[in-house]
Amino acid sequence: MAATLKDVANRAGVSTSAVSRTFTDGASVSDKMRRKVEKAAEELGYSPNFLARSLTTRRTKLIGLVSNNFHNPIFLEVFDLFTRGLQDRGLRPLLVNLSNETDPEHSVQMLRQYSVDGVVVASSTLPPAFSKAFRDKRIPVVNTFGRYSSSPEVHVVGIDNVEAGRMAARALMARGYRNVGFLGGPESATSTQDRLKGFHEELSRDPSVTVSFSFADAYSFRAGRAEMQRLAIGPMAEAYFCGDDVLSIGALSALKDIGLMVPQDVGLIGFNDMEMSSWENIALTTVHQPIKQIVNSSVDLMEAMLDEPDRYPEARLFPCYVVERGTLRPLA
Amino acid sequence: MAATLKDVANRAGVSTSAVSRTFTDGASVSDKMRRKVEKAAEELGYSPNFLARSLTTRRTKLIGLVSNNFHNPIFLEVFDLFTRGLQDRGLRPLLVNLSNETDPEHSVQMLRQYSVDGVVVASSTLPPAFSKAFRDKRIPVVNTFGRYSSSPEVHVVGIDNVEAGRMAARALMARGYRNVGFLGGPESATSTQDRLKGFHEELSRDPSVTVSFSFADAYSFRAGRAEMQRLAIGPMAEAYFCGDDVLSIGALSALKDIGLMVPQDVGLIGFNDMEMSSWENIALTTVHQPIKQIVNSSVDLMEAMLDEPDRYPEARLFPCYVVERGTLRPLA
DNA sequence: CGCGGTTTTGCAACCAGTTGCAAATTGCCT
DNA sequence: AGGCAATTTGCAACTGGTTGCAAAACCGCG
Repeated sequence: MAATLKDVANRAGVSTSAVSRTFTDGASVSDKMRRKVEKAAEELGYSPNFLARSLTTRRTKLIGLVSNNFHNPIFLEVFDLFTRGLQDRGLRPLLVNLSNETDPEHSVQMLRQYSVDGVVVASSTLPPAFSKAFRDKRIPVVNTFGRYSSSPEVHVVGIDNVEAGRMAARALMARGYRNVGFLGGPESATSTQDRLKGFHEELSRDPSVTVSFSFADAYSFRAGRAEMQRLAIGPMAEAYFCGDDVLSIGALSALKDIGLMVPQDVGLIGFNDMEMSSWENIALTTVHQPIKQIVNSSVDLMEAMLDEPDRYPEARLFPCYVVERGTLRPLA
Repeated sequence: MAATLKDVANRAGVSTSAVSRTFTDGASVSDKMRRKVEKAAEELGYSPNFLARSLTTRRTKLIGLVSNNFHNPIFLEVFDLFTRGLQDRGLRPLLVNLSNETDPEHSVQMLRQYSVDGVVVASSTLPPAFSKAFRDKRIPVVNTFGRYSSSPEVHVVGIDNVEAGRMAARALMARGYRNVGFLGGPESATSTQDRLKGFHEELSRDPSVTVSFSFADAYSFRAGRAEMQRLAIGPMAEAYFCGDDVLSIGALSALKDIGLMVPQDVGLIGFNDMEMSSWENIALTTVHQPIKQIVNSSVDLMEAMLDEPDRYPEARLFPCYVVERGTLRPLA
């Protein structure tokens, strides 16, 4: 249907190589030839077939964008940033939704069949085995929001969740809270484990502080609300560090229903600083995660890996910071 | 690097056609041959290259998923449903973010270079020219959330926005509101225009009702809040029909700040029924748009078009309904 | 065992491009 | 105009598959 290289060559009365060369930058073509070919191509509405080209160049410019997180609003921003970042560099995101997949092999095989140039695994909950499975097949991979480890086998871009946990702990202590709670996401998520670790470590340094722990089933409003309702039955802490902002908002709504005032009766600090947290009717004090920097850096790294597939793996970590809004009592 | 058809053929001591046939279903291969080939393929970890295959079969199973809406939370659900629906049918979404593109030609060309089998345009704000541009190049296209027209040139799946506007009008009148306002999204969006049309039409039938109109700059919290703050300066309506739920939540927060009670002082009805609207601390009365049905139907339609590219264009419209929560006074 | 019909197999051309190499053309200088 | 080097061009082989067609293998039957 669409015009091919051969059609253009015929119409211009030149060889196919000549046409191919005018569409490959850096190739040697005379101005006269280029004009002739471009004219013919224009007339036929020709543009080269990327997939056929990829057969010989071994570059598809396709990047697998795999995630299992299609429910947390921050991921809409993540997808926005990824797609734009990739597009700006001439790369094309092939989106893979892993919502109920547990075995990496299936996606690895599929993405190999499409000869993707690289893969971005964007998730804080997928086990490291996923990223490794791609690396094992020698597909460049960056694990965005993945767990930082001192001997990373794959590139990781994100934050230091342990440090972020410490930061939340310091924020609570600085405001004079002495009896605090951790209301985490699913216990199996590495991000939860790490934040808990840092939070706990930092608090342990002050013997006058007591801590309690609980976990919601998911990073969701419903789970946060349910868990806070459950907590409200027993004795409560003075302030809670929640697994993420959506969870916090759920907890917030439970507290409101119970009739407890925030921050007067109970304090709350969230995580992520998603857009919604800044809405005036929510005004959540939270730990800001620099999504934009993380995603852009991931894209940069991916691009670099395309030229240098055996690049030594690195971890790129970005600092978080507390953004003060209305759910924690003011600094002493 | 990876094993090819030829490698497998050599190892199994058979022709390449034999190998190709064992990986094409419906092809004629003896059991003995199949076993031999499968063994060799297994040993080499071979799986066929989809892109090379597509050259002759003219099927890539790639579907362009193009949208310009990466800010409204309902689109996260939309992407989730689309990616799963497509994956379940063995199709692969190539995501295109059109956020600041105005010219369809660029995306058309790009998607043609990747030989996509079809394109889904998922947007209520992109002009119809976008979908048409694909159809003109004979690429199967379905416009999800597009504008319904009595003589559609491309397949449209979504709702009847005019009727939805009428529905909102009836909901307000049934609750005894006589002085109502329309707080729409950007005036250029076809969805806004259509809802306004229906809303206005229905209200005009009752001469005792007065209406006022205003438009926010975007479908966003900030825009909704700003517009409601502006409205609050002058005389206000008894109830407002907002362009969408995010806008409504912005308006809600403005009203709260001003000290007006909802629904006692002012009523509000939103649009979409996104998940957040059901959260107890928001509890927005809104018009439910059946996203799931719309997306699934779009995927079905896309699949059908792959076998029948010249299918006669149709519009698939799904009914909306009002979901009663806490931002409108109860029915009389 | 030979016959005819059916199934299975391999050959070779093709899909839409790229690229190494040698031949052809061009440009420059004398 | 002739010689030489640099640039441009085309040939042909290649990328990883599929497929029409004819030849080969297989099957049941007399």
